[in-house]
This record gives sequence, structure tokens and C-alpha cells, in this order.
Amino acid sequence: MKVDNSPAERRRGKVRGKILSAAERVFAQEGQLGLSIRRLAEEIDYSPAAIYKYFDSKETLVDELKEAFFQRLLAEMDRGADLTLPFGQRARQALATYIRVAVAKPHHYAAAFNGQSWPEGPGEDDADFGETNKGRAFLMLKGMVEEGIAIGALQSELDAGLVAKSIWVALHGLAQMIAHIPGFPALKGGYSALSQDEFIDFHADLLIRGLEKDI
Amino acid sequence: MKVDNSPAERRRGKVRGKILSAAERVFAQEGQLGLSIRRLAEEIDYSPAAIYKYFDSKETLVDELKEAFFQRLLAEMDRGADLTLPFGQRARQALATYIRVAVAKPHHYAAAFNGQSWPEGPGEDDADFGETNKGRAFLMLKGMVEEGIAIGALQSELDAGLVAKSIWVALHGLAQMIAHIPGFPALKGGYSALSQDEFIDFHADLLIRGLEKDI
DNA sequence: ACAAAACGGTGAACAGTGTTTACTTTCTGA
DNA sequence: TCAGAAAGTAAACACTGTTCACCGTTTTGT
Repeated sequence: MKVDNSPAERRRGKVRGKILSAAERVFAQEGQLGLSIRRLAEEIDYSPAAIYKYFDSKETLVDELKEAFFQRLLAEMDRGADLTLPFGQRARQALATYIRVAVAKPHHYAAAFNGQSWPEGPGEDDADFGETNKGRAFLMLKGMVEEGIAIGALQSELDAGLVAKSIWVALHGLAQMIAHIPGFPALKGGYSALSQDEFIDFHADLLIRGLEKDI
Repeated sequence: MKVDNSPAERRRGKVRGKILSAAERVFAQEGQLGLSIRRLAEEIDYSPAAIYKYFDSKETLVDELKEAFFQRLLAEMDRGADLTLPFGQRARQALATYIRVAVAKPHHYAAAFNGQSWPEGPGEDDADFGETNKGRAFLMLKGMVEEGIAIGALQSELDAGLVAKSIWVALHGLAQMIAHIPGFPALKGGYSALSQDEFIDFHADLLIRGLEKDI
């Protein structure tokens, strides 16, 4: 990691950081719509136009927030991986961590799947995709499935990439639901016997159960 | 269904319909952001303010589009239910239908889970929730699970409401992914062995498999 | 050291957005 | 027929993201 430490660059980086952290604060609480350039400018005591000296557009600014979020997501999943645990438990834990982090910052997570911030498919190989933190999160999932198959914990005829996608999709669904439906999994007509945390575990369990080798 | 047929009401209904169908056309192609009041007004050759004589706000207008969409979704799931099929197949088919309809109108589906168009939970009973078409779609899912448990096709110790939610969540994830990621399930780093349709079946299969009674 | 160029910052404007207000025209019910 | 309601409108309000011309200051090249 190379850092230009000329005094000019240091000053510039400081202002850039001030913009980003103010944006992060507002975005976390009020989301993409609550974050306006003018409000952001006021908060850091600059003119709106000044922000454009540091970011090409509001979109690129928000993109940076999203990337930082997925970096935290990755770090959290790494940190929580207890290698002494058997595969099944470790997998369930990883899935649960993914959702819990996503739910902790619902606006970040939701925004990452809206705008067209996706490499246009169909893609070639892991190289491109793995360069975004979002991509790395998926590849971590895929690696987990591959390990499970190799170890023999999961059904061996499964295609790891395919299964990883299916799991990812189901995880995403829950994160999205919790982020968007107030009080989920409590729901009119649903009879919420479980708390949010318990439901997350239940969901992760259902997924793994469908994949495990029949005993 | 009561309809006021005074000439005044008929004219009013006609204009209202013209607004709605123009809105539907634009919304289906360009989504919520592409649909602006001014553009809509121009398309039907009225002034922007005129639209507010028929709808309180843009949001209520879009809400009506969303409700109509979920009505189509429900109808499609009903229509596709082949009662002569065994439970497992019928269930897989229902899930696949849900996703295919959602994917056919990605903007409608996505919008339904963004704005805060949700009854604030935790809720009392099925009555309230079942009054929106979105709610009815979930209750249909729940009914399906209950049937599966009663028939003995699904594990009997499961709570139907809970399982239905988990399934719904996983379905939602896929619909959302396909709606937002161009070309999904093709994905850089994912090696897309399956087409979209095949992936939908695979996903639906994974869910049901995790629930079926161990043989 | 000095001119030239790049940088950081600004106020004002442009082109949009959803919505409201005051106003005119048209229609309708008694 | 005539008052009052309904339908429709132009113009404005308060926003939005973004760009432009301009300003001092700072850095750079000779």
C-alpha cells in the first residue's frame, strides 16, 4: 500500500476523509435519499461545489461507502470463523454473521444491490469479480462450499459455484427483508414465535440442512 | 363490486385509467426513477398538476401499480397450480412461478420491497395482512406449507408460518438478484453452468429438499 | 526568483424533481 | 338558468445533482 505523503496530499486526504466520514454518518442513518450534496456540504462547512473537487459524482462517493462496508463485512466473517469448530457449525456461523452485519447497516447493504454497481455479466473468471469486496464476499462463500464438499460434509455431486450462488441468494433475501420490513420476522399473519436472531439461525440452518450429506 | 356509472364518474374513471396505463408503460420499462410526473403528464397530454386531481401523490400512484402487479402474481400462481401433481412437484412449480413472474417485471417487484409500503409489525392476525395482494401471496405460500405438513410430505415438527417465511425470504432473494444483477446467474467468478430457468428450478429444489421428510 | 500552471474553494446558474397555490374553464344538479 | 362543484392549468416553491466562470493560493518549471 503506497501512500503519497507530500504535504499537499496530506491536506487533500484530510478533507477527503472529512467528507467521507460525514457522508458515512448521514448515510447510515438516513440512507441514500437522506444524503444530499448540499446537506453534506453544510455539515462539513464547505460549498456544494467543493465536494466535486474530491469526487466525480455522488454515485462514486456512495460507491466508496459501499466498498468500505463490504470490507467490514469480510473482516467480520473472517474474525468470526472459529476453525476449531466442525464444518457444519462453522458454516452456519458464517451465514449468520453475513446477515447480522448486513442488518446492522441496512442502508449500506440495500444500496449495494440497487444501482447498477455490478460488473456486466456473463463474466470470464474469478479475477475481475474478486477485485471488489462484494465479489470477495461471494468467493469466500464459494470457498466454504468447496471445502464442505472436499471434506465430505456436503453432497459430493454438487457444483460448488452453483450452490454458493443459491446460498448467497437466500442469505441476500433475508438481509433484504430485515432491512426493508420493519420488525421482520414479526409479520401480520406470520405469528412470530422467533426473535430476529433466532430466525437468522433457523434460516441458515434450513439452507445447510438441504445440502448436507444424507446420513 | 360497486361501480358508479354516472357520466361524470365514467369520464373520471377513463382519465384515471389513462394515467395509470401510461404510468404502467413507463414504469415497466424505466422504473420508479424514469417515471416523472411531468413526463407522465406530457405523455397523456395534461398538465402535471392535473394528475394530482386523481392521485394524492406519486407514491400512491405507484402503490396502485404495485398492487396490480401482485394481483397478477397471485393469479399466475393460481393458474399454474396443477392439482393432479404430487405435492413436491406442485410446490416446486409454485415457487418457480413466483420467481418467473417477479422477474418478468423487475421494477415492479423491486419497488414493492423498497419504499415503506409495509404494515408496521409486529402484527395481530392474518386479517390485516391478507388484505393486500402482497400479503395474500405470502398466505398462499403458508397454506402450501401447511398442506405439505398435513399430508406428511414435509417434516412434521416444523412450524408452517416460520417455514413459509424462510422460503419466502429465499424466493425473494432470487427474484431480487435476477432483477438487479444483469445476466444473473451468470456472474464473474461463478461459472454459469445453468441458464436462468434452470437455476430457478435448482434453487426451488434446494429449498424443498431441505424441508422434505427424511426417507 | 519569477512567471506559469495547477489546486482548492466559491456563488450562481442549469436542468431536473415532486408538490401547492391561485386562477380559469367546464360541467352538473336543483 | 344559475350557483357551486369539479376539471384543468400556469406559475411558483423548495428541493435535487451538477457545471461553469472566477477567485486567491500554492506548487512547479525554468
